[in-house]
Amino acid sequence: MKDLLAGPVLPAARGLLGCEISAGGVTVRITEVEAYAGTAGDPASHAHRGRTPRNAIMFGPAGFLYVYFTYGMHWCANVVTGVEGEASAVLLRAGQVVSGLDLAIARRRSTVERDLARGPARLCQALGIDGTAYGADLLAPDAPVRLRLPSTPVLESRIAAGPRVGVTGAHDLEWRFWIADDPTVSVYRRHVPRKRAQ
DNA sequence: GTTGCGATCGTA
DNA sequence: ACGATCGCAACC
Repeated sequence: MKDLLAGPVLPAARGLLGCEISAGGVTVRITEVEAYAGTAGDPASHAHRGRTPRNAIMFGPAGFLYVYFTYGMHWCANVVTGVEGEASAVLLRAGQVVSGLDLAIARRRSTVERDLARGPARLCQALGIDGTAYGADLLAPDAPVRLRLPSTPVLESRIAAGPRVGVTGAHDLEWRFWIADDPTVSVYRRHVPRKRAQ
């Protein structure tokens, strides 16, 4: 797991599919991710413009949790990857709740099992992840958020790829990965600008 | 100090 | 298609 995360971000993103993340008494099997290449010419990355207090954890070693607050109400979770200073990360976009179903339902409005962690903010809500989980060591056995390899790995032939969701540019990069035909993969929404161009 | 807007979601 | 809602970071 450590070797996977410390390597290049695209294989790390693919390898995170099928992994299980546990927090707040809930475990989610990851079914959809997106790769972000830190400072290395990826304008969509939060680390693209350099180190700030918010993204500081991204510049450290792999295997730590980067969580950020967005749209005034949502938290999203990333796994830091690569070597120190690279600041690459993988956004956890969706998953399937495999244990702690009651807790996940209690935290979410929806009782539709498929939708409990279907989307990056929903996934965090189901797991109870917020700013207090920032910087958690995902590989430490006593950490508040834990990550472990799948019991049955996802076959490469079952992995689909496409453009990342919600980013304004870099639509030529197919850095979103998901498990083909999995019902918990988030529904694609076209990104609409807040104000229309005149 | 001020401002524009975002790796989203639920509802219409 | 739109509003909620606020912290971050860019700019003055």
